[in-house]
Amino acid sequence: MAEAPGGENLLFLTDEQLRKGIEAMFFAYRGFTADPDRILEGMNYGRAHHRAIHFIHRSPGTTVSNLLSILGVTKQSLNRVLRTLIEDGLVRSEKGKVDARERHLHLTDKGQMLERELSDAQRARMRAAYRAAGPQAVAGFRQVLEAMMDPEMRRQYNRLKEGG
Amino acid sequence: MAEAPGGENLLFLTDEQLRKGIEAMFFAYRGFTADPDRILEGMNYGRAHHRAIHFIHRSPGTTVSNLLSILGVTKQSLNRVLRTLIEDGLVRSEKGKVDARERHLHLTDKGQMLERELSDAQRARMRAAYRAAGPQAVAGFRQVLEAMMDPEMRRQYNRLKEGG
DNA sequence: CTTGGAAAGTCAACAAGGCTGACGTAAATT
DNA sequence: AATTTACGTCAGCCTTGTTGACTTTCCAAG
Repeated sequence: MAEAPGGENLLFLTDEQLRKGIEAMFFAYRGFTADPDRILEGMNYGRAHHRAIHFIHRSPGTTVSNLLSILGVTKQSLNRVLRTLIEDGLVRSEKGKVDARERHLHLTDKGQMLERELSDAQRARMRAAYRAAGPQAVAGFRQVLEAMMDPEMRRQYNRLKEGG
Repeated sequence: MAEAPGGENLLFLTDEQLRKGIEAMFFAYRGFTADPDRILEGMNYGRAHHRAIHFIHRSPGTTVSNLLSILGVTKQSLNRVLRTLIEDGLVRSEKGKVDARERHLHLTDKGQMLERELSDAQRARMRAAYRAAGPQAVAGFRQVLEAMMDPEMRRQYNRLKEGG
């Protein structure tokens, strides 16, 4: 067993271990999105709609520009998704009272129902994985994921974590 | 503190905890793909090319149908990617000697170079995250990801893990 | 030896969801 | 009054996924 200069065992940092982690991310992300994808296919929505719905549910009354910075897409791309959600009566958009340029976004009852269906499915998988791995593994899982984020994304993530 | 019937503390399974995990996956996956994406943008390739290159590197001589089952896309979709990689001299495709219907895929030297560049970038981020979180967290990370995969994908993942 | 079917490849058409660029409008700020 | 900000929209492009139909090659079973 190779020991690092400081006496710390760094076997978990070999290229082989890192590659396994990379492939685990790839395969796991597929599972992560599989259930919502299945629900959305057939209705006219996709993963982009799911993301918008998720974060509007998460931060009711959020503005378009706020959503833009969380999702990291262009306004044209988000707008296409948002427009269909508003037209279909899943999302309500209302002018800001303090700043009337802003649009504040909320889920309608219908939107809440779809959100519930999607997040129930996604949480069920997550719950099964968490239960199988145990609390200590879950803590490690979250630590590694957080360390993997871009600083700007970590900021967004932590704002959501606290704010909610 | 709520205790489960069995006396086990299940606080880590609350909806709130699960939601945090879901968002962590979302933001972390962005970081996970960010560096290779940056390298590929401007050359005529995308994430799909990266995936093909990764798994060909991983299992040299693999067949097209094998790659199909790992990547989980249609042959038409994979073929488009593979064709450009072959045309550009990054991948070599050769008829099978035992079964001449099969095409065995290898990276050329040029392909190896790009693979190296991409995986160096991706490993660097993974290494930083692993180092920041520590070996115990990494073990938990892998456990949860593995539990999150679809059974079929877990099979693929484990085949790669052992076979390599 | 013939034939059925698997493996691989190709063409065409389409959709989702990214992107850029340009433009318009209303409201806030300077 | 001029500029900036927030948002919406039109047009067009790219990547990467999809289905369907079709061909070629070739193994293997009858």
